[in-house]
Amino acid sequence: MSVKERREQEKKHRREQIINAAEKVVFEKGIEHVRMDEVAEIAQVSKGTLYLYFKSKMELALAIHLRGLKILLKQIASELSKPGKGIELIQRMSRCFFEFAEEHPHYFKLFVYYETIGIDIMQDVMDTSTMAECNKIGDEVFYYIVRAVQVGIQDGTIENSFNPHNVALQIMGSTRGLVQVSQFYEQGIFISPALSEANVDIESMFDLYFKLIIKSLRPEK
Amino acid sequence: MSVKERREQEKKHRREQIINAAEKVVFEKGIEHVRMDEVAEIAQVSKGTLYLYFKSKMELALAIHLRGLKILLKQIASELSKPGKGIELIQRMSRCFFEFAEEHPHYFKLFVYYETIGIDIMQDVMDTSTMAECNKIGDEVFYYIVRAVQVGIQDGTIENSFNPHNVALQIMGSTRGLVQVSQFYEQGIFISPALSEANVDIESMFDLYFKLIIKSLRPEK
DNA sequence: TCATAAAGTGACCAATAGTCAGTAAGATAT
DNA sequence: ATATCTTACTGACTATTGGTCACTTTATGA
Repeated sequence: MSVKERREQEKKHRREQIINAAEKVVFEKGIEHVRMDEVAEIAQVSKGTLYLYFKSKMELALAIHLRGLKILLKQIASELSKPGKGIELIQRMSRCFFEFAEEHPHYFKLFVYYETIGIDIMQDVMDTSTMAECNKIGDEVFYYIVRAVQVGIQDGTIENSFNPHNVALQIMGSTRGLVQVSQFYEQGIFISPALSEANVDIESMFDLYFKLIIKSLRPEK
Repeated sequence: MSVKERREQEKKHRREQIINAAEKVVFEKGIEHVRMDEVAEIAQVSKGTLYLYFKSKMELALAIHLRGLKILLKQIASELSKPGKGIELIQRMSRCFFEFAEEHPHYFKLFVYYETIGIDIMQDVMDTSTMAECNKIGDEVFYYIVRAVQVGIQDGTIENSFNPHNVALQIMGSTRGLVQVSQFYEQGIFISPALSEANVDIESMFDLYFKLIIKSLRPEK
């Protein structure tokens, strides 16, 4: 058995080594400009070997994204283990996304890429374990939000006629949307002249966002 | 001059003919599976000709997207020409997005694709007239929202301490996000079992969305 | 009728994701 | 120690497809 186990370890190590190489190239050149030949070269492995460990280029890139997701989930889980009112949990969680975007811009870029890309492109990767792991983390994040909403309904910081699952979707959606808009803003596309005239910057966008979320969720008296 | 004019007309016509062909293929097979050879064949034109009228595959696809944008803008403009309180205008505009998604699913798919794709892929198309037109329409939509917010502040249906540009960004962002989430939902990815248990469907998502928007924007007494 | 310009063509090129027949390493059996 | 078998690895090769360009066709006008 020791032989089999060692093999297992070596395989895992090799896999990580390949992901490391791919990550390096992706972070340097952007996911659009990655060639599998280059990844193979940097991983000191032949191109064929890449395809022993990953079904396709897509799965390899997804494996990088998974690393980012794990960081994000860990952060969210850590924030939500601290005590607090439901509405505060929501706020902390949203803040996790924004902090993730700031602290891990490379992973975040992948995050945006994958969360927004059409699924048809993902089709060939749907049945991989990498995809399954990504989905699992997505689910976990969603349920953290649902639970936070439920807590808020219990402790009276969130309107109790709302459906927690539905509210969780709204929060995921609006966070996602704002994060995208802020990306556009940072990249200078998109009406930026008018916005700077109007004294709108990323900071004030997030401020207003939090304000609106809280106001929209609070109980009607 | 008549000759030159006729040429101009013929060119425009040829261009439309190519976009028609491309649209047919894109709508049939999805933008990812379109080959320029096939477009050329269907347009009854040689491949080289495609590149006389469009800088790249991207610009051709963008020209299809532009058609969708024009439909959407027209719809929004029409809704906003009718009188109403500011907050109602906002609501109508949001509804335009959702209706657009339902009535023009193909254009809408392109819409999601383009609004979320990284700009690095768009780089080669940035200096085209097609891109300029798309941006112009994007700006117009944005300013429609800004104006609606300003109207709302005037008529007392929207909290007057808010910055209209900032609010407009929030609305664009959350609408965009919800629209994406609803897409995921419809495509069956994404936690759908739990949601159907919790009686959440597209309809109820949009209901809650409107409710939250209105609540978050209304004036504090 | 011929010269010039504009529009159009399609064989060709370049880039690159993915394959597969063959090789190497090393474990296992004799 | 040798032969055999298994597993991992290799890299030349194929297939696909976006884009190019030297050449042909068509139309205009002198």
